[in-house]
Amino acid sequence: MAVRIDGVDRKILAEMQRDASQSLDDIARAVGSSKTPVWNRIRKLKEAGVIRQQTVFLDAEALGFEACFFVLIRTSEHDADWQARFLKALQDRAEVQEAHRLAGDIDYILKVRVRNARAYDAFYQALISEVRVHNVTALLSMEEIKSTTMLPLEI
Amino acid sequence: MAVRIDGVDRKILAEMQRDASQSLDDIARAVGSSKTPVWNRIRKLKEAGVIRQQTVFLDAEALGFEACFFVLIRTSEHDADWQARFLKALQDRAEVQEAHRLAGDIDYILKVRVRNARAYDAFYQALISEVRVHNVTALLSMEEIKSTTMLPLEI
DNA sequence: GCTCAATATAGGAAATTGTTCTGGATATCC
DNA sequence: GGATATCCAGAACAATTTCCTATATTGAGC
Repeated sequence: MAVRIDGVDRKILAEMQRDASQSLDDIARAVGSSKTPVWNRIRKLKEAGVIRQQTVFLDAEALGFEACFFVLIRTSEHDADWQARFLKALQDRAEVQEAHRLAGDIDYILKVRVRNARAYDAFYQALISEVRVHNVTALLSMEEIKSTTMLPLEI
Repeated sequence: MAVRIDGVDRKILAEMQRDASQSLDDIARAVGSSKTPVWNRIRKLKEAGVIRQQTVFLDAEALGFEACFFVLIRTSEHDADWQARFLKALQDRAEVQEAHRLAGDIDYILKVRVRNARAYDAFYQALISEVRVHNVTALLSMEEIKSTTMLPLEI
């Protein structure tokens, strides 16, 4: 389960982050090895869950998702039942791309990707009717300056 | 450049979002087509930039990135020069996974992924020494409840 | 420092997959 | 309603993945 990750693994992961459509031979060349060890390492990294998903990163606007909100949530309810229902509500809604429980004044932050402001309002109304929250602030993104999931795996 | 995206394209994109390591045959079967048209559509979607990147989604904690901050930034400087320098500073820093320019009271929000609080402080000090900002609030994530880049391409 | 065991490696064979081509079907425009 | 363009299924070929085998490397115990 717990794998030891060395420099070669990090190089492989860096290459795959950069472009996961490369062939094994290309990755092997990039990391200075041959395809068999690279293939075995990738398999182990997948098994261990270090590689969680292989996916494509799409242009949200080209697909009609033109609005993005960051939602700051304060709640006065902190019992386990409320938390479980809130968690489930977030996980069930595909608009919610990120959800974090925070330390401090604000309890949760969400990133919500929707087609337009109307769709955000529908999401908001549905959410607050499902779970009670004390205070909600929505920050509307005007421009996505940067967006990546890449980790800086500098060797 | 501007492609028309139909239901089949959306099905293909949905499959690729779910698992980009599938073979063309698998995707073709899933969308009810054969691999030639699927291959041509994928090529066009890549050319048009709808598919921006094929990548792997890694377990940040397993790789030692144990801290995640959302940073709310207010500034009193809004001229083009300042903005260009700020933009460049964000794009140059690999810790910054997301950066959005906002409407309203708060001007920018960042998502910053670092190894620990000390690394965040180093980032913060470097940033404010490079560009002048009026007010910075950091929200520390305690728990990543949800994290995905998938768009809800319901057909 | 040597031996043995464990592990990692390169190279190659077989199976699978990606890419291109061809002919035929469907839709569109005049 | 016919010409034009577009799209699709299937086959052929090229490339890649997957697995196997033999060799090299590393580390622990003596």
